[in-house]
Amino acid sequence: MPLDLPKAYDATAVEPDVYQRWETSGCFKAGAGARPGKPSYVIAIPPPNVTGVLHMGHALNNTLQDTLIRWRRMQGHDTLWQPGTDHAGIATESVVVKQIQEEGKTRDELGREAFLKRVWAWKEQSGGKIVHQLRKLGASCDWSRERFTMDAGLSRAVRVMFKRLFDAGLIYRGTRMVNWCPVQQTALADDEVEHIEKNGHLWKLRYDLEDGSGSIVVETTRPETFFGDTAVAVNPEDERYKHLIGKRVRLPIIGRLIPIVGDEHADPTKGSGAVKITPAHDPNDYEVGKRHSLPLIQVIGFDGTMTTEAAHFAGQDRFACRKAVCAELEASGVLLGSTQIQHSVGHSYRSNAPIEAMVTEQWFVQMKPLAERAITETVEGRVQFHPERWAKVYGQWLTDVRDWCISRQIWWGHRIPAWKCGACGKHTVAIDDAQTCQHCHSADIVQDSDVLDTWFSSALWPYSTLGWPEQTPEMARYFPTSTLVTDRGIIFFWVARMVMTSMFALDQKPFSDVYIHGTVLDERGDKMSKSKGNGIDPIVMISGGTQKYLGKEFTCPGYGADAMRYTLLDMTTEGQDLKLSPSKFETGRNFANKVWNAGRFLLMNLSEQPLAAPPSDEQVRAAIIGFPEQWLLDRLQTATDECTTALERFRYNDYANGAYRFFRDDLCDWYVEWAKRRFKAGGEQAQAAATILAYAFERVLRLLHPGMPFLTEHLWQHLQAQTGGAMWQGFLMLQAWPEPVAALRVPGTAERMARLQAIVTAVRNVRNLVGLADGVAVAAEIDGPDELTADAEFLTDRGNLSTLSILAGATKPPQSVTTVVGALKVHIPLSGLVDLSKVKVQLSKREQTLTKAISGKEGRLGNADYLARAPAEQVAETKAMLEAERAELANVRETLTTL
RNA sequence: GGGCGAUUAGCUCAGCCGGCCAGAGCACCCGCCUUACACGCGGGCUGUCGCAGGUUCGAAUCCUGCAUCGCCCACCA
Repeated sequence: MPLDLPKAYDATAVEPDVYQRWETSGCFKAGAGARPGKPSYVIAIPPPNVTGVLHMGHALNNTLQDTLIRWRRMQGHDTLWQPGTDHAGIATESVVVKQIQEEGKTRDELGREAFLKRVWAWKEQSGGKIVHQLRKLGASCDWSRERFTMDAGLSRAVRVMFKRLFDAGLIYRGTRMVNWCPVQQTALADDEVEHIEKNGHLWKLRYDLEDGSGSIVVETTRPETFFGDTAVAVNPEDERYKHLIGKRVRLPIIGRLIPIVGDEHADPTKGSGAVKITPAHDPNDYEVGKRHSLPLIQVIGFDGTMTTEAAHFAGQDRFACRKAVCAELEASGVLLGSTQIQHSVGHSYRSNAPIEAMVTEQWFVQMKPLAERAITETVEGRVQFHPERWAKVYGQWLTDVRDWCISRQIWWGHRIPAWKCGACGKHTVAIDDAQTCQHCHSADIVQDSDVLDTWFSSALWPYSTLGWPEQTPEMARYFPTSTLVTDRGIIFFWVARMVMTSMFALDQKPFSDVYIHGTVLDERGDKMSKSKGNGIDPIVMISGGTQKYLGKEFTCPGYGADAMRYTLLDMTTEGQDLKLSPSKFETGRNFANKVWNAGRFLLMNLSEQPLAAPPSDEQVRAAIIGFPEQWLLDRLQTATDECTTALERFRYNDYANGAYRFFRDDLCDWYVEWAKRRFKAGGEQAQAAATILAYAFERVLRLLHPGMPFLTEHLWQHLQAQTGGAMWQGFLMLQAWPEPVAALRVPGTAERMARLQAIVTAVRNVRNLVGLADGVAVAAEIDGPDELTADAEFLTDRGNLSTLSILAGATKPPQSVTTVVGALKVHIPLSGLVDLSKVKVQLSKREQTLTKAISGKEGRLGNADYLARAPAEQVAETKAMLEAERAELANVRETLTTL
């Protein structure tokens, strides 16, 4: 072997170096490789948690983005893939809180300033990790423009947006019932609450009437809240209870008297029909309370323990209290028993703790006006979802959306730019820190201690990263962005809110297309997650290593990013979930190795058959010295079209597959095998084969590049070194995406090839039919026109299939089977090769199936409806097939008589 | 309670704006270390296209109903 290249592709030895050269050469910079006249193409990365680590979901998400960006960059668009990270308020804060707790301290002991210092330190320490992992993936982001949601610029954008919304009357402060997480002690937005079906009890409690005339039974899932009951509601139409309205009952243990009120909320068909009303701890009850002016009594504190309202249970955890209260109420005969039920309980999507409904004062965004415009953009097609069905989900959510609670009682995040005046009590909202109250000019003002929901800053991401609110050149050039690639899990959190804020503040959509990809699942079909231990570490798959997966350890030698990317692309079909296992990535690894070796084969031959320069379209056309060459180049045009169309439609698997089919089946299996003959023949033939191969291989490297960037770049550099010349310069990643070359198309080529392949199939069928052992060659003869001779040569040496002799007007040799391919007859002499008596049996079977097939077709053609309604083409096809089968049957019969 | 998705070869999935005898990869079987690749080559086996109806000359593909699994939404005391 003239070239000292390893037989097996070692991605781990190649990828880091290739990436380094791209990055230092400025290949990732916005606009790199852009050609005049092409519009911009922009993707804003879904910013990962700054302190997070790359998981398979990120790998998928970013592979899809990188594939699009690389493809568009090659097409000559002015591309920008805007990278960055998110401060992830609650998630990051709780990690640091845990760290501090392990040191035996609390957040509050540390104080706000010192705590924030700690978080920043943690961010600095771990913040680079995920960004470096993205590099391992091959992500071609413009790292020079990396942003963080708490950068100065982005923080200013947050303040500007807050002020604009406030000034427009769309941000307000209000006392409302919100979702409260007792673990993190903060309010949460509605969509930050996950409802989980839990087994629970429905307890029956007996409340005695004040006048001793009896009692009323209420049912509840939360008996511990009875301390906060301020009424019992019954339906005003309910005959059972109508007469009790206005009377009072006495609460157990504490003896407080509460009224029985009539309210529509009480459903006579549910439970006992009477319901306890706890306005401070239930959203429904809160509404009932408002209607009847009932007092709010908070019995569960913000930390999840009972307040002093709960008598001697004060200080107990809410769940411990439930048990204790039940025990005590049962002993005193108030608790009349319980039934098992299933009900959904809200949990914090961050801390997983059961949330409490709490009445607090918070900041809200009024959503209706914002939502309406966001819906319009989608309905009118300016923002398009792929797959389309997500537009419905998105629209539905926006239609029913409730106001967004944006204040969080944590420290890590954008502090709310509102100052409360100690003198007049009003708020001053300002972009730059306020010094005096704008209402009464008092200097006695204090900034709100809360921070904003993380999603508030994420909502500005596509434009805050480009410099908004300044009118920067980047804003002019790269906004609106083009495609957003994300997970269905954050359509509400993120996608919808980006559209809303963008329409509000810029009067423009933030992106044109939203591609929603599937969720990464393990091999059993469960969502991958740290806690379940079923995640596959992308870095282990890329660089190698050992990890635990589904309770077992597995070791990966390091398949490389290309291998992983290819597998992910191959599995990405129209937003379907991806069921992965470590072995799945062998698909990509094997294909990468195939590409590598085909490259080696070409380089080896080029060293013996050097090309003066990379072949141009014209030169490769001149090198078409036979049908195989004509076919390969024609096929290349089709493959080019297929890849382009697939990417335009976000059909990643079609793209991966289209490139794969051409590469493996057509280029390697057919043409490379054929080229070996050309190289052996030497001279002009060898030169032509080298030209064709070098050209086709180079084109397909371009087609593969968006999916497998490292390997293709590496091979391209080798190819370039070997062929030099003016055409192949610089980096593959900045070369032009192939366009179909009309001059290399020859109409009818595919059909001609299909006919040849049909001969192969026909011969194989006969071989199987007669039970010919593998490895036994037959010399089939084709009875057809002269011009087939050259074509059929192409079939020769396709493995140990057969040797084909092409004889125009050949007569049937004795003891041979004849098979019919279109207008051709293929004679396969079997004399001495097989037991002819067995062949007879097989042929009789074949005779039967043919007879059956023929009668079926005759039936169809005898059907007047079919002839009248089916397209003429279809009918003609059926007729042709019928004729072919008849001819074959005749041959089979003839053969039978000769055997 | 509502919505969405899935159900095709042993496994993972394509195909589904109706008609090219239902496809790929993996697994399996047979034959090959053929001088690019055994992470390979050549060949082969495997499917009542979830069930029941309907529309149509013709349905995996359209319609209706059902079943199973999964996801999302929803203030089910």
